[in-house]
Amino acid sequence: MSRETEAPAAMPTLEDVARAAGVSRATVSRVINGIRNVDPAIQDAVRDAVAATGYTPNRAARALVTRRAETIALVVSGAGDASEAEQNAFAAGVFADPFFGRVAAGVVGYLRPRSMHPVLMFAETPDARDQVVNYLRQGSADGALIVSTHAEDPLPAMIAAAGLPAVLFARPAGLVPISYVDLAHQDGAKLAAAHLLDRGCRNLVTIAGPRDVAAGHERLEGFQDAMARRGFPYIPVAEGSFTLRSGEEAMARLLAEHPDLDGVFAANDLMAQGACLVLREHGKRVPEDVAVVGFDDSSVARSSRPHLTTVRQPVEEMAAEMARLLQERIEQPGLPVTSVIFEPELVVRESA
Amino acid sequence: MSRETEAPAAMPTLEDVARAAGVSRATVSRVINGIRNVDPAIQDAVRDAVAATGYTPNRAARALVTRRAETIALVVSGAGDASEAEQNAFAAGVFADPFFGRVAAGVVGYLRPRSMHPVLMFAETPDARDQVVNYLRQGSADGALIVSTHAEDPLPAMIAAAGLPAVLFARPAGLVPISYVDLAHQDGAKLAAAHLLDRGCRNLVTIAGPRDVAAGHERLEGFQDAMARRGFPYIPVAEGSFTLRSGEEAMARLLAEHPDLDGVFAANDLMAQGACLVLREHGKRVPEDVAVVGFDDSSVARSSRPHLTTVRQPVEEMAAEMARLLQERIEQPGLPVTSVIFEPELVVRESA
DNA sequence: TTGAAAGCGCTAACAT
DNA sequence: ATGTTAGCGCTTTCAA
Repeated sequence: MSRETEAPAAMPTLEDVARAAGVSRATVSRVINGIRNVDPAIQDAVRDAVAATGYTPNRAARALVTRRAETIALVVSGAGDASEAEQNAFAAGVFADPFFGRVAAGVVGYLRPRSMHPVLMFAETPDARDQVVNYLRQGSADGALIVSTHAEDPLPAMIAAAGLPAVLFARPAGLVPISYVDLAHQDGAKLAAAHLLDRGCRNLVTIAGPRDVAAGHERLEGFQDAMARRGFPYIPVAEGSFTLRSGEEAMARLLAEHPDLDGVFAANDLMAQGACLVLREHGKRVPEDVAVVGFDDSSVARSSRPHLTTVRQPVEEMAAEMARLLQERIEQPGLPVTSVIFEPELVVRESA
Repeated sequence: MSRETEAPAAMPTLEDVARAAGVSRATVSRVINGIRNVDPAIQDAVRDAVAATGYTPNRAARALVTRRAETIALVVSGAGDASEAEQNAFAAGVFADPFFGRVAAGVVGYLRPRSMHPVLMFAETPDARDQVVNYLRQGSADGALIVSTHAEDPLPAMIAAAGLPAVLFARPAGLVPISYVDLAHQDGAKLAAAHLLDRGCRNLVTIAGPRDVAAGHERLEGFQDAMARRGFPYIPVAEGSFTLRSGEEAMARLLAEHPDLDGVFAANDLMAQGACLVLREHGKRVPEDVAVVGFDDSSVARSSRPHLTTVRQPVEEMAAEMARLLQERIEQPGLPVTSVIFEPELVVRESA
């Protein structure tokens, strides 16, 4: 009738290890947390005891006293006020773009060696946003890595106002005092312009991203500016929404109005892929008749035919840097808001 | 010189609420946890006090005493022994298939209304697998939702051996006593076969998934079986790996050997899309010259041209069901291992 | 119906 | 260098 036998797996505690090693809880704690000033012989004894008992620290107990959850939130945030069904579509749609998978990979790549793992949250509605803020406020996570899909996203401002540690992917709209990593989008667009011009294109058009997304806006501006400097003051532009479909539609419009075009700069790879598809349908060869340059160097750049010449955005490294900055700010709350801008790189493949 | 003023945001505790409401901690706790036998007037007083103080329960403290983390792990698991760089590629690659995004969306869709959020973990190496087991053992998460990419994945067996609550997406290889949700893949393949045959195709071929993945295997078997029953004992098959590229290559091979083929069943949409691309390159019209049926009804089915006729796998619902089963098993540890099989559905669009 | 009190497992002063 | 002790914020008997 003993209760002990009923317990499925009573995890050993510090106390158990201490008893096994013949020392106090405090000493065991010191060894486990790597604090020096512990006799080497005792350290060994403790380590043996840990191994013998199969001890693993209880995260809740530790979090309670240290006031650190040792957890961070990875939140994908929209600007909407969606219904529940729409939220699911949002979540599924987010991953349809290879971009988010790269962010997740970069974040996990940084966190895992440190034995940390991100909590995945979607914040596409006011309720969901409140949930995120609360989650952080109550200390369930020590900070947030935020990827916004829209410029009007109110979450960054909410987080900043609450004084919670966070780092964004891409500069926030407005003057939100919050750290972020970003890419020098304009420089990337300039790389594309130079490449297209250098290979002899003279009738260029561009498929831009949504005007209200900073990345889309800046890539367009950078491209127009670079072209203007080389003597091309006007570039036909069609706006897409970073999806394959929108790239196809934009390309079709451009082709109808400018049948003699010989080069396309698309603001991301997915739209560039769409452009290639439509170009082929209209009997244009890529790159012989029309050269196409994408942006991002995402997985579709290599799965698309022909392989896309594109501007590389090192998303994984940028995401890892976000995690690093956040951790730094969690550990040293006094640290000022900062930003890290990455430089793009031209990757020449077959499409241009 | 008071310490209090230095604290950035001392969160209110139960004690604070109790004081504000003029009752004891225990009573506040009862109200918050919805336990009856509390005077309605006091309930109101407590609720007011909660609102006034802005109280939020501290998850670590609660977890410590209830022995529940109120957290579950969402783990994407491979079978490999990859280097760190390969792990990152694995993580990014996993998301390249729209499948995983749908799983995440389904899981979050179920969890979020319950104020829970999944911890994202990748387990592609022995170390990473140990990390997952440890994470669960130490109670950082109450259970795991596991999506394996390979049949030889040792993680399910490890989890089962440790007696930890878990639910898999897809039946595990071998005889691992662990719950799972799955699709009746064979039935889905039969739907595809019947549709292709009914529309008049007589020279069918199939692009199969990897032989060592149950889903790939079963879809092929189901297709072959259905064809045999209709008098077609031999169906040319080319094996792919569920990627767009592999679909293209398989289609090219099939086309070379069977130039007169008039119908293709691909084991997933990505490969079906690849098939369409290659077919078009070879001057075949889809569906006029060659009909193509995919599998999954993922986002590419609608982004691909022509829109894919496909067999729908309700991934989001299946993922939500995984979460439900897991929660049920966490709350009632005695529950037996179970399985839930979903029925596929034919979605007719343009490609067949 | 409510309150008092005993921990959950751990860290961090403080003592020694 | 090590041990003692006092909580962290919460839930949950046990009394009243």
